[in-house]
Amino acid sequence: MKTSPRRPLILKRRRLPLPVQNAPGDTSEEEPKGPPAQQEPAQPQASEEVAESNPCKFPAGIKIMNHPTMPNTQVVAVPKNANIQSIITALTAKGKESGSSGPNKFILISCGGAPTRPAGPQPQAQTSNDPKRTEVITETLGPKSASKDVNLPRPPGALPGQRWENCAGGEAAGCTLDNSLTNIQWLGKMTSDGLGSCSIKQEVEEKENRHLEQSQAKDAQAEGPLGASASWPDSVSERPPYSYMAMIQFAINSTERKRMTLKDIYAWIEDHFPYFKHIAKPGWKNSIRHNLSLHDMFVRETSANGKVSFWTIHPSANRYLTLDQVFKPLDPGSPQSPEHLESQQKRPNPELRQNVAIKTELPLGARRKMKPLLPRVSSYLVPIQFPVNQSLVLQPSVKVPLPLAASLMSSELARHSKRVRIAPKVLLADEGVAPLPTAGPVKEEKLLLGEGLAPLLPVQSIKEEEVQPGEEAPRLGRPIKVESPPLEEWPSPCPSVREESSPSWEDSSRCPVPRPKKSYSGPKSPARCVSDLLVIKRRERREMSRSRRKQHLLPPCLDEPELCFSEGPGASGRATAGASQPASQQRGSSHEEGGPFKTPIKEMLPVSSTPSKSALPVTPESWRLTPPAKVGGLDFSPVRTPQGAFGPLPDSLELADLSGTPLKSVPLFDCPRELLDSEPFDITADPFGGCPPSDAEAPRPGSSEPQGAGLAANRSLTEGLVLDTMNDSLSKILLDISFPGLEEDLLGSDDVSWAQFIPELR
DNA sequence: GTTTCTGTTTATGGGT
DNA sequence: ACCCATAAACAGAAAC
Repeated sequence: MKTSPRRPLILKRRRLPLPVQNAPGDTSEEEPKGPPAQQEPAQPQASEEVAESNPCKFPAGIKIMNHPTMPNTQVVAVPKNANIQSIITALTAKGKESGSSGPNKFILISCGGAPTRPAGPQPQAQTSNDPKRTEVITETLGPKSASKDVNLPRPPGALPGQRWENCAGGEAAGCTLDNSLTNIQWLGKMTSDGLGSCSIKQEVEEKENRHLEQSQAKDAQAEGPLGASASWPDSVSERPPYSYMAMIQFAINSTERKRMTLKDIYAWIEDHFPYFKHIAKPGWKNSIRHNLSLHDMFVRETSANGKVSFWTIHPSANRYLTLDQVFKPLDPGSPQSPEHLESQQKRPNPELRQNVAIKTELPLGARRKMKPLLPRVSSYLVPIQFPVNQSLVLQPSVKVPLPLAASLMSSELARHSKRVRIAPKVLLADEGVAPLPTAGPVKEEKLLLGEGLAPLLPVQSIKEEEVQPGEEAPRLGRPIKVESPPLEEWPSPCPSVREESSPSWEDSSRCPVPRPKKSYSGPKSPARCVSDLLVIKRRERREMSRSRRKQHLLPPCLDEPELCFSEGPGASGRATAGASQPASQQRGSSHEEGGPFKTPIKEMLPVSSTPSKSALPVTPESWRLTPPAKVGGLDFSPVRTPQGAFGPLPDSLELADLSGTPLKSVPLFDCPRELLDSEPFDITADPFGGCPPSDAEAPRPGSSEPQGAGLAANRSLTEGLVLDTMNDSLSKILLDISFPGLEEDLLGSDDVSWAQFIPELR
């Protein structure tokens, strides 16, 4: 393509009849394998019966109801004092009794307090092995959920037949989802690589993980076609709630060097998301390639010798998201075993979106799970929502501190942001930190910041400004400038740079990468290093057309090292930028790719035009722009955020306080997804220096530090809010809340309304 | 020389 | 209008 002329004609694309395709995939959920409960021939009705019977066995106060929407699933309301263990045991027994026909899945809800669970070993489902599987999902409102979590995770062995899920807080919802979505099972295999990734050699971990996964898979299969089928299939059958972009990021970020070959990416995805290995059509690889080529954030680097091509994530765009992060518990030390993590992590319920972020219940830091970022939530939605959790969640939202809110909002913002993004960022000014206050935040900001919080988020605000969709007008004023310096933003995540860059990108094509061409060393990238690699990137010519592509080769990075490392993200960015230069537009200047890259590509051409365009905020790249990051971005990134970094602010405290503040409930969830997908924000947003931490090595987490304390604070703050929502303090607060209120918000979203249940239960 | 892999683009459709 | 997913055509390079 160099020239489009060549472009193949694309004949028509026929859309295969969905039905057909879907069948395999879609059905997967329901497929035979799938959801045991549902699948089971079970008769819904049977469940009812069971429910009735249950009471007898269970301690007083426990109510069991059939799940409105889920077949073979019953909702068990557990009193605070109730002994969960015993309940579980009873349920398990029941499940067995009922046999395939009966309900095999139970959702435990503890309304008031934390259920008491003996910490000890749960008998867990000992029952387990029943051919039919019983799932128990526990949800607790109370703080203790944590404990549950611990317990719940059932030992592998137990599972086959039964599935216990804990949903702590936010996730609870997810749990509910299980059926539909499936839990995370698909993740099941996932290991906590991510965690490791942060600090450790992920590669190793990956391998380990793979083994684990494999072993698990085997186990599952081994277990029995039937039984196993139930559990295993489910997991496998369901498609992960992540976009390809997100998965690619997870894969790449799972490595130390933050780079990965195409094959490795395929392998990683298959390993972590069995769906792709077993169920997805072969075309998924095409999609992966397509995404790599399409998104500017993905930069292709070639080894020095040019023989090997690695894909990296542009530092500025890289949020360093890892699978673990998505779900990862904050505290390292957490007692939870990987398994636990898995269990929790696993369920990404798209639906719950909200939940995710907040899980109040968890004990101290124990886990925060993020919600998976779902690309398409809707599609994944689950039927049920748990009021409880949600409620909890929601509430916070209500009161949530602005910052948080902002973050939350991000999702929406994101969307807006897109537009916004345009704003190129005034930032340019860059200041990295500098504040440009000026521009006012747009509406969104107002919302978020509006309140007193604003102060907190200085940086963000700034960004927002830029971002703001608000408009351009304001932006324009500045923005324009931005363009001028088009730097490569990429490289520099730094604020200052960033901004500029952004413009450049966009203009140019938005491709982050593009710049790279220039200098940007691709290198810095994540890996940092890439020292040896040549990077290739493509640029998009988007300008021209709209294509979104990127293309450019990156020059070798040799230099990079220096640049990259020099400072860290920020520095690096800049350095590069400087070096690189100016605008991508210029690309010409630089090597332009010229060089040696194999794939020279597209870029060349049009660039020039870019400039002019640049002025226009035309297309924003997704990630870049997104930045809307503004606020949200930052915050969100729960992921990356290294919590640690934030030391400064006590999350809990913050939260507490915040909790006081009202927030909007806004959809936190969305955010997450956005995060992933949109990567961008980070980058852009990064309040901190934007620079992404390059970090790989560096302290990614902490890295941000530099920016102003304020920033840090903000961030920390925000993060805290978002992530930590689960803090105890918060959770406690939440606990007090009664369901009633919840209903609407929460319920509203879902079909099922707890409201209905509750009364009944009571 | 053929096949396969990898990378780029374009097109289309669905969901928001 | 965007995003995302998917399908497909093609080209270059590597593997057979």
